Amino acid sequence: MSNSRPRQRMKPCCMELEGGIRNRGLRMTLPRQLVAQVLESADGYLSAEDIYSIIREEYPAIGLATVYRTLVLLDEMGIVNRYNFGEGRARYIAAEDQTAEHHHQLICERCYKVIKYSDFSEDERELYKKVESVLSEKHGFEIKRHIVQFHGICPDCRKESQNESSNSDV
Amino acid sequence: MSNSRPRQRMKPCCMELEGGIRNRGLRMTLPRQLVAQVLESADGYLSAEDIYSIIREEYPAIGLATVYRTLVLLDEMGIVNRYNFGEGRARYIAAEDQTAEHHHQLICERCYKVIKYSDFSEDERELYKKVESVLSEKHGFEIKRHIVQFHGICPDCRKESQNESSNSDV
DNA sequence: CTGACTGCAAACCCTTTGCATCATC
DNA sequence: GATGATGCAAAGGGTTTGCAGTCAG
Repeated sequence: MSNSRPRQRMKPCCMELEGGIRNRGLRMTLPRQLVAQVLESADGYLSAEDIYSIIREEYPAIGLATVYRTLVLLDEMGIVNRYNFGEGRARYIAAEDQTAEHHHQLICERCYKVIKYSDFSEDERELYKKVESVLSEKHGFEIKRHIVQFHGICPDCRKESQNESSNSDV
Repeated sequence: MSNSRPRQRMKPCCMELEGGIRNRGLRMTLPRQLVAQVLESADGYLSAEDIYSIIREEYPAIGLATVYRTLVLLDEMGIVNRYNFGEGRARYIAAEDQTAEHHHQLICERCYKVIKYSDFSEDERELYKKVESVLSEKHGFEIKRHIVQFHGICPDCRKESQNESSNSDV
């Protein structure tokens, strides 16, 4: 009582992923390709469930547990980055964006909408680098990445709360 | 089958908390005092379970659910701040430290040790303020706070991984 | 006294794990 | 073929919620 869902074959692609996988003596499989692909072509932060839903449309045989397992793997390999915006669930994004075009976030406390931005000033860029090296030396940490988030209320949610109470003094 | 644990009476204290509670037409109770107190006298980031354990030593009648409920309340009131360091559980810290002596964090990816620091340079302080106002205007956000975290490996965990493999090239 | 608050236990939700089966190498 | 990877279902761990009893105002 197990093969209600036939497993599907891998299709050949995803050069980038393959290197990491093969290096570690692991196998290249369809689910791994799909998860990586979905994240690469996504423009925002996706939850495991999001990724699962997208994959499911075309490949209903893939299971959620595998998506989770794959995300752990891709995170360890540095191909994706995991974020936690306080929703009670993790969100993932392709790591390229993270290195080549590093970004920070603006997060709505109400609806958890996330806006990412990477148009830093030169001052900003330099400062983070400097702070990183100072901290690294001072505390003996090997710093791998940093997270900068601004939390607040997005325009939509601000409107909503205005509509609810005209005498706003909270 | 309910009163195995007698509830305890409130003791008078915590001026600061009381204001917020009373303002909202809520009631001042012992659990609320205790949670606030524990967080105020703590020097690090505590999980709900941590807080529960500490309270439990002296007041075994208080329940974990109440601690959670209180933390939601205190967070909403701005008395504590909730952080998520990726452990899969939230951690809390008294908000005073957050405003008066705002701090950022250095987090170990392995053991989740958290070092907080607040010895910012003047450059740093100014930059964050500037970025905040720029973003706020550009995206229409009402920014309430920011989170800056540097993730890496702490000295202890670095030692450990060296011991495991003498030929370290990871 | 009344309704807010609590403790308890059960429910929830996200994530991980065990196991038999399947497919990559 | 051998063994790593998968799908499913069940377990785990943190957090929330329903409910009846309790206490602050």
